Amino acid sequence: MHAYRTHTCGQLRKEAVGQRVRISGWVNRRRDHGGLLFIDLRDHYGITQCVVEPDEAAFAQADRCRSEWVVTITGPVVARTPDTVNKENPTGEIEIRIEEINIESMAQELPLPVFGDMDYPEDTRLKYRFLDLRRERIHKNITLRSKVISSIRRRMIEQGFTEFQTPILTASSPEGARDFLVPSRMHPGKFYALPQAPQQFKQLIMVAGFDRYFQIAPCFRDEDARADRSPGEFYQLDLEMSFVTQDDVFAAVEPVLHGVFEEFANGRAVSPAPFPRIAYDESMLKYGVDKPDLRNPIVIADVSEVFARDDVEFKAFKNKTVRAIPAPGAASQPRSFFDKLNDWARGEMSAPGLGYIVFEDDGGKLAGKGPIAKFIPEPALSALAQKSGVKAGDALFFSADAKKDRAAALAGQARIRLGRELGLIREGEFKFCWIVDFPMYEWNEEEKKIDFSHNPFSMPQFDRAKFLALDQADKDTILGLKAYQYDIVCNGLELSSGAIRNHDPDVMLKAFEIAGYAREETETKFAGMLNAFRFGAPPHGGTAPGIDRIVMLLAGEENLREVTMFPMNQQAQDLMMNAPSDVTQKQLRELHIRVVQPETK
RNA sequence: GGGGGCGUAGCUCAGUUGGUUAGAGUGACGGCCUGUCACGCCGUAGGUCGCGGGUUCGAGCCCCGUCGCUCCCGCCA
Repeated sequence: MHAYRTHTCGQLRKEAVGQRVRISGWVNRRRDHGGLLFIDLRDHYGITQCVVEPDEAAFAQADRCRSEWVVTITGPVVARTPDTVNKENPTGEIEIRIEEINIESMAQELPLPVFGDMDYPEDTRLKYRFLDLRRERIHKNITLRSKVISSIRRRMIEQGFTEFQTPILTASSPEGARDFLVPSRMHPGKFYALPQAPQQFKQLIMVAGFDRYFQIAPCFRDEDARADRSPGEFYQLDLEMSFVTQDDVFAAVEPVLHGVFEEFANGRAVSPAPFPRIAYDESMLKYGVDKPDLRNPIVIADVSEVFARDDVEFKAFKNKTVRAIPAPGAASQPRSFFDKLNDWARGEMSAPGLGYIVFEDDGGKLAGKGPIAKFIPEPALSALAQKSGVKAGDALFFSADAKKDRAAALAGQARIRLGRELGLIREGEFKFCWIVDFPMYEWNEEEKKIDFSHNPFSMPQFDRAKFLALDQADKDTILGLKAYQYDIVCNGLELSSGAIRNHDPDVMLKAFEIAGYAREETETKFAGMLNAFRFGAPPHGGTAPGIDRIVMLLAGEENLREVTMFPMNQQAQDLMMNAPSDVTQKQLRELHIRVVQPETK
């Protein structure tokens, strides 16, 4: 018989009754009935109940066992009587009579119980991650993650993609996120950077003539964390294709994402492919964000011109962009509901407020109620109702600002809030869409200059000759430029960002010049890529869905830590391994590094 | 860098208007119990109320500061 096990803890069924078996695992739970002792033994595969009575040889040893001790149990499989079968457990029709029990390892009193599914403090969970990972829910999530990655890999390979690895130690690049730097020992004062994404490498792979590349790629960005953004490192399904249009990329990615979501949806509905495409400008108008949650039925409308009418006397909204956010059925909400939203807008969103009108039925006609209703005569009220699609029983909130972007943003946040508070979000659905036609550039108000809006490597949607001829005087044209740049969004989460790339060195130099990079500077900083583009670069494009976010959605979790095996905390510390940590003077000397601590107050 | 929330037993939490000796559940330990599967019953131990200062006759509670965790804003091509 094997030293540790003949079966796993999730394996034995009625058919095994009569066999003498051996299983090993952790003591999940111990139930001492005095005359009879139960031990539920747990491993990766399941839980098996084991039982021993006081007059049996193994009793004394079994009686010593405590939660999370690791033991090996040997004995015959016996059938349980019908009234003692546990239908909740796949092994619940049998149990093992303990003939021998061997203690492999003991456990101290636990800082965090494995059994049960209560919430525990984040720092305790992270410090004792190995215990946390034994718990059913997160153990399942991590296993799901592995299955999702296998499925993605299989689907990509089936579609003719080839997996390549790219360097982890590379060069720091301007633009984008803050880099993690790695000092060079052999080149004093110089640094490697960890890749924010294999962006340039995958484009070089295309130039090298490999087509349809993919990689489950680690990405490193030294930026602050969010619930849906891991500190430091995360994984992307990075992919790139040659000789493709935007439509070709969509056609390649949709079946993979749709397929993997269907596979693990467990009854939840998944948007059929092709996913709807929403232009960036349309998304900012209708949803107030560039990552709309389409499970939320609320659609924002622009009503600026209604408030501009001469018969509307509400001065606060004159000469402003005004967006209307319908709140279906909100007319029956108490006054506090409206006050709370207004407080939120004034506080958290630092807006002047969130006006509203409640629509009621007045003998077959719509009547407006609420603080600002008296400023709006009937014809204007009808125009509002018509533009926003509200009816009697609904409320209409208003977001107004002299700056269009701010009005849109507040409206977007209000839409999300209203959707949640009114219970309008349809759970159990995965609603995908593409956001397309992102602006190429945006105005940087602080530095009074033009910045790249998203990916500097995107191809502008503009005639090549005209693009090369652009200059400072064409600011409006430049800020109106769209790029072949697209995001995949699911349930309000940005799952991926991609683009048809700019493979033309002249257009690239011009694109960077517009964003304030002198030609020599671009030549130096992107030498590898520019140089490559001068030796025959194929038109190419791709995208990079976030693996962690995909798994988070499929696992139904709200935080990436629930689907990451060994995550860092929000301050980018690994509480289990104690990273980051001090290093020795010797190490620093070898790296030609001297530490200058920040001044303390 | 900024804002919100939280911090009381190993763990999850309660703790009234500032008032005597800070409680419960769970876990640990001991005892009882032959069919449980969140077993049940009895008992014991377990506390720098995050830390420091202040107000007060008196602070877990109020004030100031500080630290930790978390969520959000900034940031994230």
